Amino acid sequence: MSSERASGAATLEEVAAAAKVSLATASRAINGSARKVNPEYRERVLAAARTLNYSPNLAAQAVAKGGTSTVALVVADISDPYFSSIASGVMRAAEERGLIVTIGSTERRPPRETALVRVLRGQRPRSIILVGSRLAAQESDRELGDELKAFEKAGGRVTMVSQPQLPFRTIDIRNREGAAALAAQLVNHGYRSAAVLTGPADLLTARERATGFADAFAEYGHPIDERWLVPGDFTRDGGFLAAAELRRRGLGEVELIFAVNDVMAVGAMAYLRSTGVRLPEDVAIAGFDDIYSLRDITPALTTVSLPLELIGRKAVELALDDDQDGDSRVPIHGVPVLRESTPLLVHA
Amino acid sequence: MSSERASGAATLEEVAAAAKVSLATASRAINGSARKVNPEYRERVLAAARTLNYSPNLAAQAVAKGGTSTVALVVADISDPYFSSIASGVMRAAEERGLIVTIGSTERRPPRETALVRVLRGQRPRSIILVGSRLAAQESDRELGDELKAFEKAGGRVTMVSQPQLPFRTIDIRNREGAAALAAQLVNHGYRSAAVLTGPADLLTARERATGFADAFAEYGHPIDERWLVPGDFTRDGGFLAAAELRRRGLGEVELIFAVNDVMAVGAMAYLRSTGVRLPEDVAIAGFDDIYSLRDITPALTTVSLPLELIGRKAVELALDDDQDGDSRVPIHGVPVLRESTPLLVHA
DNA sequence: CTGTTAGCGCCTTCAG
DNA sequence: CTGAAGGCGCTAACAG
Repeated sequence: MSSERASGAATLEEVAAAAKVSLATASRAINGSARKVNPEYRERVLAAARTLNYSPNLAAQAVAKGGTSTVALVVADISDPYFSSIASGVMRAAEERGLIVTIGSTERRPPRETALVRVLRGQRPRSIILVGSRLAAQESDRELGDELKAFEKAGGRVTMVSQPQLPFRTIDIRNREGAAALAAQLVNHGYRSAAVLTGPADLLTARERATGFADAFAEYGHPIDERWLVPGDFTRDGGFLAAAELRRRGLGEVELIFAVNDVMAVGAMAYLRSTGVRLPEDVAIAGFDDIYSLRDITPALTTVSLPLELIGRKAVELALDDDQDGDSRVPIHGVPVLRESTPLLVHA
Repeated sequence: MSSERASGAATLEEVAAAAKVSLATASRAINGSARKVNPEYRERVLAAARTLNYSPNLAAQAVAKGGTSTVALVVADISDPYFSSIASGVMRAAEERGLIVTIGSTERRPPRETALVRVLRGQRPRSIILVGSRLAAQESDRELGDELKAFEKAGGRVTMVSQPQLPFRTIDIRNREGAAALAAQLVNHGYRSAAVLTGPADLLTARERATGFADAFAEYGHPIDERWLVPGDFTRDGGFLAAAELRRRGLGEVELIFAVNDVMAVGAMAYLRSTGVRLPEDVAIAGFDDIYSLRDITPALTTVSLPLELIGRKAVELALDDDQDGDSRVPIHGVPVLRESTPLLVHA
């Protein structure tokens, strides 16, 4: 029937032909800079584009211009509310700037992080944003760092949301301070003995929170016995299991349990409750993050509130602003929020 | 010092030069199909690529091959656990197939949906997957449908996770049946009077769940008075406010409240609790979705369980499998899960 | 198997 | 302001 190809999108050339102008003019009318093309031509081109349902081929533009308008986001697990909240902020900020976001999930496996970056790099994104705790083992970061450096050398930008462990721009979440501030407030509330569900030993975020809390608690005169530091996964189930282990070790004297994130706290609460422990009467509990969808659990969870969405926004700002050192840091401070799960403790 | 350009990634041509082979050979060694290149050359090329930190330019490949290995995902709100769970499934399935996923959020604004598709289309993804309820107003879908059709005509694939409202492949979540099944079980549990927090009137998903439940409940002999159907947003706050409105209308005789999704149910619970209503003693409550991170709320929430991750996987399968009609449907059935929030009701 | 040569779709000088 | 032509990085015939 018509001369349209059965498959394949309309091309700029076809649009130009339909509008009876040159390819160059069509290009200028559609994607070129401001009013530089005769209004009449412009109209014709736009009309042709519309009827042909033209959609500019971003890949072609990218190779022609030598650059994309894409940002790549790498998270550990998109179904975890911590990451999805940050992702939400990243996406909003990106969209405001007309950027497309490409996303990858490491599923909490460090090697996948490097593999992902390797692939994403091929996209030539303006920036690669890595969200997620670094590990203590520097070794695993070696390859990743190399890959990232190569990306930077080629003109890309790297932004990390985690620990300023690698030499890139980073949103530095002050876990240690946040946990310490929480400890301070809880001591003020009368707590004297605490247990800490520390999370994975090699996860920096977990470690900073755990030691930040424990150190502060000790500093205020209540050192935490090592047997009350129980490790586990950084997940709900990790919290559940850790609580079980804690109980096995006997938690008779423990007044308060600090889980290094909210999700773990919730898991711990589920376990404790299942064994008849009353919360917060028998034991108080606190988390970290202040996950939005968890604000309605009972008892309301004391935690350290982090501006997750904002962190996402800041990450893209940091990634895209020119006047930034290649390794500048933006500190983010969490604020302790005391709720029902840690009532005032009056000692007899 | 060296001849490396200060900026810009290494190019295949540079790799070829460094390895002293032709561009074509380098291409074949790195991205070409199987063993067709002399092992020695291959080694040289790979070595050169490594030292130059070469990363294939995906955009260029896309232009040359006339196709990408990307899938575009459009969700209403990535920070909502419902969507992030589905997104997780999509990403996993995509990664298994070596696909990169690009993601966009409509922020629950229908017009943005069309705008997003328009942009994403430029990427020439293999498929565009739209996740989120359709609206009742056909009108808003008109433009979107056109855009999507154009995308398909150009060889792309469209997959929807929602209602089979538009003529594309769709994962059809049987909300109506799920809600009806829940109603049946609750009637068996002794419930005779229910209120429904119906969500937004124009959101099909909400509507199907609400009427599915109400119709079934009526069918079993317990029609629901219209004043106990209270609308609201599809969010936690929507549930909170709807519960408040419900209470205003007097919920004395209501034994059970069905919120059309878990998040709303949680909001409603928060409100009720804040006014001294005991759950589930004073009133039972149920939701829909079975959001993972909400499984530990108290009392444990009765709901209709949906395999969210699986839905995401199926969406990419449906999108990519060739032996599928352009408008095939895959039904997904939710299963009612009764928990503490709806105890057996024994009438005096 | 290898190298040469066209393009892919688009942008961008560069002359008219 | 417009059109012709070259080039972006890579793949895919096509000859050697």
